[in-house]
Amino acid sequence: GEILVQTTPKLDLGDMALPLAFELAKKIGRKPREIAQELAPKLAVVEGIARADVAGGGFINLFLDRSAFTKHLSTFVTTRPAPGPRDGRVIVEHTSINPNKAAHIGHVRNSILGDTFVRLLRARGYNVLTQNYIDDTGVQVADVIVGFETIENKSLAEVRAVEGHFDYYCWDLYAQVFEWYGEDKERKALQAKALHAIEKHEGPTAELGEYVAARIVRAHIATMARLNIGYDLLVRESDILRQHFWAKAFDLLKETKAIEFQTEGKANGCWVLRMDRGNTDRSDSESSPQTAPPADLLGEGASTKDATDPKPGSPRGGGAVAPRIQDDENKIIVRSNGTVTYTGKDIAYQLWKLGKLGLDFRYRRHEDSTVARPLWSSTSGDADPGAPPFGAGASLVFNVIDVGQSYPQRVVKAGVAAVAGPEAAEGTRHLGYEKVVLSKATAKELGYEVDEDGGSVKVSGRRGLVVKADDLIEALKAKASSEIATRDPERSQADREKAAHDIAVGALRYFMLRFSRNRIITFDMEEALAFTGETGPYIQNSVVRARSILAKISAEGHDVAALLKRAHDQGLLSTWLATPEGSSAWSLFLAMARTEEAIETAVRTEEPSVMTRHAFQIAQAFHGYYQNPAHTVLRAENEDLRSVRVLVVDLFVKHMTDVASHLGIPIPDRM
RNA sequence: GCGCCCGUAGCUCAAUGGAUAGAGCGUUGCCCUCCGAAGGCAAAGGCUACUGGUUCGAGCCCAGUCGGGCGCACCA
Repeated sequence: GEILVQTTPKLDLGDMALPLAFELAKKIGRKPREIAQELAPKLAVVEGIARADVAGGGFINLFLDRSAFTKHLSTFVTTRPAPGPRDGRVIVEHTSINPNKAAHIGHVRNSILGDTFVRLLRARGYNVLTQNYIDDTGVQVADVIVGFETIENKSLAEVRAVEGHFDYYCWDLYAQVFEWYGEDKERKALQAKALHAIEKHEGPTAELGEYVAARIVRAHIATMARLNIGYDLLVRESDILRQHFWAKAFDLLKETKAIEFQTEGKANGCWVLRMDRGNTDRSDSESSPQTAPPADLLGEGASTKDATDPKPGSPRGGGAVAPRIQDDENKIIVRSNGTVTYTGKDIAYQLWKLGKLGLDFRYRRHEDSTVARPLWSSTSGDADPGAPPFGAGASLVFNVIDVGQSYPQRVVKAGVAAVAGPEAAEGTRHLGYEKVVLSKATAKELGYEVDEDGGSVKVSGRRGLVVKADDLIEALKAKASSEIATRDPERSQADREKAAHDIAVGALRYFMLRFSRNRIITFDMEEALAFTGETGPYIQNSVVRARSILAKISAEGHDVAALLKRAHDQGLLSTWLATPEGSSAWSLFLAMARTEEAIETAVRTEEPSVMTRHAFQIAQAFHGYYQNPAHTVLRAENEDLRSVRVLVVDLFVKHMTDVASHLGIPIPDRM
């Protein structure tokens, strides 16, 4: 089988730890410590291992041969062996904000999470297609249309003439519509009417709806572009309707008997999907390693755990764990009036993503000056030539949606299982995440009334208790800008703006990623604006300072390239690593060497926060090393030392820049 | 009622079933005639909510209890 390798609690115990004696002890029936003592000497002769100690109750701790280790430096630091391109394709859908109002912090968490996961997948060699789903025919859009048409009495031309932050404008209007509905129950009928018109795709109301949705989508894309978030394809709900995806899915569901027509009971006259053990596992994928994608789908057999053994025959705990059998539950897919539910449409859409529907969209270029990469959109009009094969289907589909949607996601998975089999269902992944709530202090600051009992305040778009994404970015930029101003008053305005933007993005992305997905984030303005400690700016600053060291010695007349060459040619690093100074940098090298593993873990466990912690560790190790005045590059005692130190700094800059890019964190030129 | 998630330092969070439970913030001391102090060093701070169990070993697994949050619609 495979051998489990762990890290030691402290570096002076060793570079790696093997707990295998414990495993063997179970099988042979001898004391772990004895086994370890026998094995250790044998391991010590393996190439690349300098020493093998026995510690604790039976750990074998390995010390790496540091000079041998440096032979591989150039490969792991600069041209990290990116795993070759993989077969098949992965779809990640994120953002998917209702196109009726501005994006808020909850959406920002979604998009940053999704975008970072895409980056990590790509770093692992996956061919990833990023999608943003646009529900342009939902009630939320209808509500805003009611606002424009009835409350404000605006024509399409007048709405077009609305200037400025259109998504903010609709934000207020949307809230207003809700109050307006409340005043008179009859008014709610207008919502249904508008919705119907939008779905019909006819008349001025539909036209207005299309305009509003499109304009707000542009606003969302611009907001996300500020955070280095982009997409390959926008999929519009209206196109799903017009391409009759549902009709096709309905046939498939009936053919496979996945859904049944009810002739009695509560769901009389409806088509329902049976939710029982046969077509879904009950455990939610969020936190259950059991349902993680199999190794061949994700992370090439990286599960170091050699197998599953809950020890056959030995009763676990208070008794054998029986699979939970729930009463069968039925989920209505088609209502008694013949209309399809949202979940039904979602099944159709998911089947398309997996290439199992047998239908495809038409595609057009989505022209947008704020985005760098080519962006496409589904369309029911004329297709543009040159579209990538979006409809080819993916073997793995990650849907980034909040955990509140776990149940509907489970239903979709069940539908997929019934129509396309267990493999397709297994490839349907819900990348769930918890919500973002406001801390009491921040809620008060924003002028909300706060219940003194609770610790936080729920963020709800509908109730308006939120921070808008653009406002948040602006607040971060302003803070960063003033920080720069106090540190460096001479800086030009343009320079400051640029750096402030990068710092704001780094701070926000790091903040949203550092928590595990199933952790509710209590958003506190003070905390999010922090630039010290475990933050994005800490990471950025480490690189900026490292680069400024290189710039400085260059300015002092030293030739950096020549110094690097000298260090390489004379193999100075390996002898240096044995010196006390080298030892103090050893943790930095070890940390950098673990980057590939960190990315693999982040992908396999579907947990990007692994990567922020990893980045922090590297930065911390570098700070710890270079902070020591005795390690100065500029005033190095001799050229050999100087060239080694330059090499260390240079390796760190390259490596950390790479790591930061996987997190979407930009490194400013100066801070 | 059923299901899921959370409970770890004053606060915010980590910890593939492994060693003395770690970080950041905050607090208290130090360190810029030293390549950028958005930094570094150090100290104080813990019955991992509680009770049992499984295991050589439990913050983690199992059963239960108590708190907190969220889902369970012919809404989207």
